[in-house]
Amino acid sequence: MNLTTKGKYAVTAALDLAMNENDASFSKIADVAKRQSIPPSYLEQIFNHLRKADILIASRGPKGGFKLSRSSEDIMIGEIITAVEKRMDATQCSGEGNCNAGSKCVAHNLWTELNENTNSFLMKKSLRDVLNSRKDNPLVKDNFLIATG
Amino acid sequence: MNLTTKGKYAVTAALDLAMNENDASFSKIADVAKRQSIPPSYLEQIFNHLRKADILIASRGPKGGFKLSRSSEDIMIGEIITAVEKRMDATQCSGEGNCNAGSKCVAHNLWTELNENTNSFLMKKSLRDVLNSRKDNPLVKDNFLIATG
DNA sequence: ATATTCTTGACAAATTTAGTCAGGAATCTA
DNA sequence: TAGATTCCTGACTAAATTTGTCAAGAATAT
Repeated sequence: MNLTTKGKYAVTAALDLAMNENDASFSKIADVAKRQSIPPSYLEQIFNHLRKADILIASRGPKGGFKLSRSSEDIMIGEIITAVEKRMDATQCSGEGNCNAGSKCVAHNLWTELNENTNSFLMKKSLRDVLNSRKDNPLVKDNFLIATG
Repeated sequence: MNLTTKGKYAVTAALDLAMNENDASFSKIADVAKRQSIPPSYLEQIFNHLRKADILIASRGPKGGFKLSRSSEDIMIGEIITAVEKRMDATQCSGEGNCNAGSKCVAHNLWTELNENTNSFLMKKSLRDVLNSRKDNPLVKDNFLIATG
């Protein structure tokens, strides 16, 4: 199981788009990258994965860019992560079943359950949910953190 | 978040010890390694981590080896994994809180929750639990898989 | 036409993983 | 006490993965 910065960038950038979803226009890679501190050419790669997974819609040329393909309520964090992460599943063995000399390893079912637990968590959580939980936080206003101290 | 083969080896090897916990003697690295298809010199490293985390007890010399420090009911999978994995926490940012130009990134709370979800799962599950779930499985008898087909 | 923006694939540096190995320390048995 | 056995420790290395960069091309708006 491996959640890398690539997966985190993907979610962060998708949240950035979700914050502007009312606005019908497209957001440029360069702008999203700058706002979220993501290397622009890396984000290019990432957004392409998300487009191919039908999570984003792209448009080229001036006034082009990206936007969510659906409402932020209907895009699950799990979708985004599986679209960009190669090795998110906990196992390598969970699927196959010949992880110890041709038969299942002792821990086989454990990794399967761990996988299910994680997927279930990530597939129930939408972009909207994440934004809402930020708004519920008294330290967040207009999507910016209020400095404490 | 990263669960590697090292963490999986650790759990598998601990389960191997748990299967012999009635037997008061120590199990040698070489034997555990052979039974579970783990490179012996790698397992050496891993068992040392587990010993330092008070999960295993070691004894040197002939008749030496390793055994669980507690009953398999009282050793949680989460303990084992955190003892050997450096980057199991989902975040790098979850703790700090300055993940985007000095303030929290948009997804900050999400990674914290994911972390809690995973830890909660792994800390509730004991070695014994895992072995029991194997016994419940009709395809498992005497800790070996019954071939199907 | 031209500037803008995405598209694609190849490439490379840095980091991490997955081990190996050698020399040493403790312990058991004869 | 000698010798065999087993763990202990740290240094080292090869392979894989991650984290990007880059350049040439395709589509689109003005």
